[in-house]
Amino acid sequence: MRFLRAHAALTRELGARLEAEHGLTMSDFDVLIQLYHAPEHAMRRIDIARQVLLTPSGITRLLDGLERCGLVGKRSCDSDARVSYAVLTEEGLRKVEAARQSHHADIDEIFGAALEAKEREQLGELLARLPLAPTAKECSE
Amino acid sequence: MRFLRAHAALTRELGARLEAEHGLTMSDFDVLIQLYHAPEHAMRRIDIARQVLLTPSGITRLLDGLERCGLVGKRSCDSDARVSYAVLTEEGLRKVEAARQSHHADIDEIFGAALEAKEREQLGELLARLPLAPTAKECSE
DNA sequence: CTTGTATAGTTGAGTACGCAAGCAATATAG
DNA sequence: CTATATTGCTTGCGTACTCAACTATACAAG
Repeated sequence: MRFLRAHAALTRELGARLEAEHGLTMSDFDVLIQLYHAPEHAMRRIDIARQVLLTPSGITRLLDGLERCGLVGKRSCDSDARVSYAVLTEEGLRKVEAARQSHHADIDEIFGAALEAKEREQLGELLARLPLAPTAKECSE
Repeated sequence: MRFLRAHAALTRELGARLEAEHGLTMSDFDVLIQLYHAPEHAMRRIDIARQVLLTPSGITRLLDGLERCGLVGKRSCDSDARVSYAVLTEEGLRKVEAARQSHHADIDEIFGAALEAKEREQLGELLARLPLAPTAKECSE
């Protein structure tokens, strides 16, 4: 219960700030961050989907939007004509870096006010142990 | 990050089970539980909204559905003609009790497998301290 | 009483997804 | 080499929301 409430309130607050300051939804930002950390800032669409826990169809539509904004581009794959990569554009890169700054500040503001550093770490550790993240790649955002 | 991932996976899993076993979404269940714990199993619609972190319009539509299923009914207020109460029906009461059982079992299965009792308590305590729950009424679900 | 302001609730339009179905391209088997 | 799965991706449709605008009631001040 607390989990659900905390999540709903937290995503609402952080999402609203991201939206206001950068015109991005949390999902948009999430995808951009994945690309930011990927080699050459490129990823297969399906890998993005798995990473951010959306379905492939969700990713298609989400990337449509980011492409229209000029933040990401497409690149096809030589060895497998089925796959297409999403790549961060120059503009997308700048956008990510700006949004990352302010998003981190927002998070610090909320979590920092409530929890000591040690407690934040504890929280992270407990959440990581839930048997739910299929590809729980490390990510320090 | 871990928080977002854990939430997405958790709600997906629990939501799917609730849907399969009882035909309820998480939000439906959430509302029913609030009513279940309320005096006379009745609440003002706006109080439900605040409690489950949905907007009033979301509550209107959600309750529409539950009313069509015969799980809740309406009751008007004598002292204030603006408010209307949502009340659990007999059938709704039975439904809640059944769903509660199996939902708790699902939660125990997931959390119990991952965390010791003491850790679960710790997690709950940390989440409760986030400054995000406007009306963080006690609720032990 | 009247006039403003706040509150409870609904409704219309729009959005962000998921699911199921489909299309290509690839991999595997016979 | 054909036939059958499997994989990556997209599309149509449905759903669960939100936001902004609206109605109706309540309350407070002049």
